[in-house]
Amino acid sequence: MRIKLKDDFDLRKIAESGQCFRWKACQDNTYRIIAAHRVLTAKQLFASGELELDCTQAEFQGFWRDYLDWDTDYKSIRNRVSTKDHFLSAAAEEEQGVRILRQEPWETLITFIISQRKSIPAIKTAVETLSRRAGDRIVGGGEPLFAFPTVGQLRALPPAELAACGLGYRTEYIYDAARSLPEEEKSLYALSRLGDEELFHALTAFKGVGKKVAFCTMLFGFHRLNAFPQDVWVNRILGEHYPQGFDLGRYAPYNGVMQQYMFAYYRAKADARAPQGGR
DNA sequence: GATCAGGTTTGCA
DNA sequence: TGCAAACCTGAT
Repeated sequence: MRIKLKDDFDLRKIAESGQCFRWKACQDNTYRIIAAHRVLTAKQLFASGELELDCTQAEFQGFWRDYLDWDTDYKSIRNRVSTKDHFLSAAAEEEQGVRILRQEPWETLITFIISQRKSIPAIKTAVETLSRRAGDRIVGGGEPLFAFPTVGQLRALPPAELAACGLGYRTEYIYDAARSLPEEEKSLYALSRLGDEELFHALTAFKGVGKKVAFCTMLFGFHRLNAFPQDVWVNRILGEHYPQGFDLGRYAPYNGVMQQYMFAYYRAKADARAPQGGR
């Protein structure tokens, strides 16, 4: 199917914004996306301002519309940026099209636990390995693809298997997270009812989850658009451009979106300077 | 083959 | 409260 884009939407910028690790770049502005037990191939048609998706209307309405956060108006969020803030204005302008996906909370939590002290390629490899070893095979032709494992699947995974996924010291964190949830729990949806502050505390209660991973999980897995993860990159930005501190009161409740613009913009510039290493 | 990577915990002042 | 050191292992 094809669908007309109505506001900010750029597949490449989303793919490179560091929030998702199961998007694979293909040729011609096309990405293969794995989410839940589904696969989607999406192509951006810049000439017509459309998106081409290899799913039906019903699948789009029933799943991908929500996943892609189709109904949030990012243009109006972007327009909140103060023109006096030169860095953020430039970032929002340049990174127009970034969106915050509505990813599965459990997958997001575990993925960001894995992310600590790993490069993005290494994170992707680890997530693929874990999915292959513990997740369901996604039905369909072509190469075998695997869904991210559920709570139960990770709990049931023999410790040796988990240890063989190349997760290093994070193995124990993941093991603990799966064991700490009630037997019948399939995900973390029960936490959705919590307010931001309570959710933050619930997440940091998991071993191996500190401030940064908790905020990433809130932003990308629970769609709390005000969560403002501070990693080394954001800290560099704040040091360079906001020596007096970034005013979190100003853009509430959309601090997380602003963070994404800043992050993507700064990273893109850093990559342009040092294409190989990343720094 | 050394160095580093989108962090957290632990131990010690 | 604040600051280092240690932690596994893939990627470069």
